[in-house]
Amino acid sequence: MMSAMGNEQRLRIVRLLLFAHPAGMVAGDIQGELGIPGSTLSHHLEKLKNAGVVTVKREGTYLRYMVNCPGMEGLLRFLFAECCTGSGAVDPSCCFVTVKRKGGR
Amino acid sequence: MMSAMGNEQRLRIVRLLLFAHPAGMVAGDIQGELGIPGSTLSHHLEKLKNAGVVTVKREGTYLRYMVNCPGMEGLLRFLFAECCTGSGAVDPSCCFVTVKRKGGR
DNA sequence: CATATATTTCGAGTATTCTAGTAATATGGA
DNA sequence: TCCATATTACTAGAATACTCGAAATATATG
Repeated sequence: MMSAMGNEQRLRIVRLLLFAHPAGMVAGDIQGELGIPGSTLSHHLEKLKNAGVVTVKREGTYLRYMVNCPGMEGLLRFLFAECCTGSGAVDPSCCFVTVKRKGGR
Repeated sequence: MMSAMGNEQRLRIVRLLLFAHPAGMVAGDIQGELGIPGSTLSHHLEKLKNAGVVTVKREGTYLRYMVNCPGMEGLLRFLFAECCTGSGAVDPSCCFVTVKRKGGR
């Protein structure tokens, strides 16, 4: 999954689909939004699908792509477990802190 | 960072360094543990360093590699913000749940 | 069935990444 | 200074990834 999202174009696609959650987006709309040629987009979408980052559902002529929530949850849990729970390298509360203050109240 | 950790060998390195946190590990020990040729390992370590995943500190003849905690924290926060806070695609409590139960009590 | 639209598959060219051997550099000690 | 050890830099081949035009496929509609 990290490999799939480690490409700039594909990360843009994922962020767009997250923004469009839970409706997702039709391939053509993604193409219109990001300005990627159809065949290139199709290639990226397939990679994201194979990696479990997105899911797809046919709607007539259209194909609707959506973020694969369980998949993304799995990735978050993995990273959280490795970085916070397991090793203690990162403070578990990090994700909930929006502003860091010196002298931390 | 995702691109850097999207490679299997490099993810192995990162997990090893997380496990060895906060001491980190000397390059030669990583090599001994993972069985990667020195030049290949050095290439991967440089990539991880450039991506902000690890830091390095010289200790005499040795170079000690450590997880870059602020960097990893930044990655976690980014993903958490995109997936949970922002879009609501993933339940924010996901990371703290260890076992999922049907009928969820 | 013919046509139109949405999307993918194919194919090819270019670019990047991965791997690892060998040479070079950095450090410490005799 | 000379040597040993640790590590990186250089180099090159193989593999993989990226991009995109053109052709093929899927679906809906008249």
